[in-house]
Amino acid sequence: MPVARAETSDARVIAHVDMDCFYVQVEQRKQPELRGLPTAVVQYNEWQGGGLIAVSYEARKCGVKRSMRGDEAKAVCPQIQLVQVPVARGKADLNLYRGAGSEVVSILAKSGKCERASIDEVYLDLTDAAESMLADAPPESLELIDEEVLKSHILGMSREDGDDFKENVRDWICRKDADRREKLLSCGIIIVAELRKQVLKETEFTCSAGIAHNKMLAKLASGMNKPAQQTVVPYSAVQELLSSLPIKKMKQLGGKLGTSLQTDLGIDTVGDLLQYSETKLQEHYGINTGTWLWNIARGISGEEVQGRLLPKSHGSGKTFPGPRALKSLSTVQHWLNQLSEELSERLSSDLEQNKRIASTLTLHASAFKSRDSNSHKKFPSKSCPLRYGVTKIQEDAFNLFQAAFREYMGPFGSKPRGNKQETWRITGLSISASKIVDIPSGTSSIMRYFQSESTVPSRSVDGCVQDHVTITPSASEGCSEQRSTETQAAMPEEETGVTYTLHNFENPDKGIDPVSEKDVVSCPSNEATDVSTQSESNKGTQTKRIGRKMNNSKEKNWGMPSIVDIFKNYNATPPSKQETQEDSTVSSTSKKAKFSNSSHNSQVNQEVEERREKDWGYKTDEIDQSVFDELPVEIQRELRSFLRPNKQFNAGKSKGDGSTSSIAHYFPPLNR
DNA sequence: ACGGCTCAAACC
DNA sequence: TGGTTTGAG
Repeated sequence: MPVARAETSDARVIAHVDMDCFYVQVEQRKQPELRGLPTAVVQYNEWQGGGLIAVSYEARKCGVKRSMRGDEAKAVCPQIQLVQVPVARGKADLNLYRGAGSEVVSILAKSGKCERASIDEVYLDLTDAAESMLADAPPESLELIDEEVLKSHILGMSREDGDDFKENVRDWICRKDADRREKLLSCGIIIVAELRKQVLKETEFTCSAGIAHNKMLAKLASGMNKPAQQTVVPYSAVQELLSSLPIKKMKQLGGKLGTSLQTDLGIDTVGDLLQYSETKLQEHYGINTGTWLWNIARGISGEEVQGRLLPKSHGSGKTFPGPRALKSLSTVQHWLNQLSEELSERLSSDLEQNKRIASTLTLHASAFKSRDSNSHKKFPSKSCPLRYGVTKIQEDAFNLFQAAFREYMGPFGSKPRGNKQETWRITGLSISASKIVDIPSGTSSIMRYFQSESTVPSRSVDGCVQDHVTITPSASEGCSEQRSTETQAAMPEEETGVTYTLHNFENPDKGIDPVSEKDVVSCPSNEATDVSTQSESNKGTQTKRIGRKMNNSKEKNWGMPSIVDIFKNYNATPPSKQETQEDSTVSSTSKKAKFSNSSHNSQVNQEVEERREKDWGYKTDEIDQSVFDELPVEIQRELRSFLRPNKQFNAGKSKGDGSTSSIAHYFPPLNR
């Protein structure tokens, strides 16, 4: 049976490293007097002492559990120390923990292929390191085995206490008659123990780890003995480990699929799953999932450790549960501004520290309408090219929101029927930046360019939006500045003056037809943001733009991301579509608008239109001269230097690097 | 529609 | 594709 052979032939050494109650450890490092005490990290405080997101092992002994409220924890464990998650801009700020996670990753990454699985989890492929050790200094040749190694748990090994236990571990690790795979695992045990000691020494954090032949088993093992311990899964122990394991404990089966296996097929343990043939599972769950299920039941998982140390996206979001749900546009805009500030800050860090640029901005929101019948419709997500700069992100985010909002409300949303205003609520907002690409090396001035884009506040239309909104009655009143960490109350949700009804979203000029409606949806900056918070100059050009019909439904692009598009083409496939050229061309004019800080909106917009049509159908081999002309000279030089040599060899799809999918952005035309 | 906030990936 | 869904910590 070919697949079974795949399993026994999987001689990789994979480790899963899991930080112990990570947030608590981070806080305890910052506040050493908390060490050893029952401690929990709590998020927000307004309601019943906030929610616990990390609990120390001392506190767990007292019966404190995750997903308890702070008050509850105090009740069962009065001595518990509650530490609040840092708050910035009225929302949880996880940067402290992200930074701490990066510390750990940078240590672990030195020993082999490393994948940052979450803020506090890492997978390592230690196969090479283990093979080297086996060749150079096999365990059996070692006279001294580190204490940390001897504390390892080896599944399937007899459980004896005290020093006997450690002797057994030593014997197992140094066994001469072990097969090659077990010897490799032994090397893995030694390496991981060393790594964990190093992490402790350099970060003061303890962690637990699992060592096995694949990710699935390693992950399973890392959770079996916590905290500060490691567990190894020899092949010989796989069957026994899995046979009695509840199906829902498996990595991808904690949700609906796992439930379906239980209720539809009566499968409760992984052992039960063994009874089903591959084809039977495929009949129920499709070809891919079926095969996958059949495999994992046997401990087979070919999933590779991705060599990725950095996140593929950055997000910032906040929920507004129950009575806190947002009910006015101005509060929505206020929170989007906060989220945008945070996101922009993190993008700047990413740029500075990792030399990466994100190119897509996405908005998600959740909402409900109570009065209407179809109140269950989902609030759609929207995305657009990401332009660097806080105010740009704020503006784009709000425009995305409005585009989605209008879609959510439907075409009748604008005119409240029967004089009854529709009651909608926003219960969650989040924005994220994705499609992050590396800046090619040797382009430091390009980086500076983006940095300045994000730090220099653009003083044209952008500022107006924000200024105006903070003046809005509801936003300015009661906004008692950072009175405490209780920023939850910082933003009043009650409408004081203006109440926005749906007609705020309707463009007076525009007869809503399906075509232009669609254009609008994909073209947030051109959206008729005819709200009271919108600047006059914007309003004029935007309404004008709206009326314009595109001769091509795959229209795209505004503004800034042209450089990013070049990078993407550089990193990925050659630009065979004219869209790429289109992007570059259009954005060049937008840059001109930026450089001349007296950019008049409608004028620029018109110019863009002309240029766009003129350049329609450019061949993409050449970058439009105007792109360069608009850029600072040193950037022009660097652009040329890294574009030229690349031209010939970017056809091959480098599949190994997940970030190299060919990306053709289809963006709306720009608005300024 | 009280667990809040992030992330990745499969899917269509 | 982008947008949705799922699942994870």
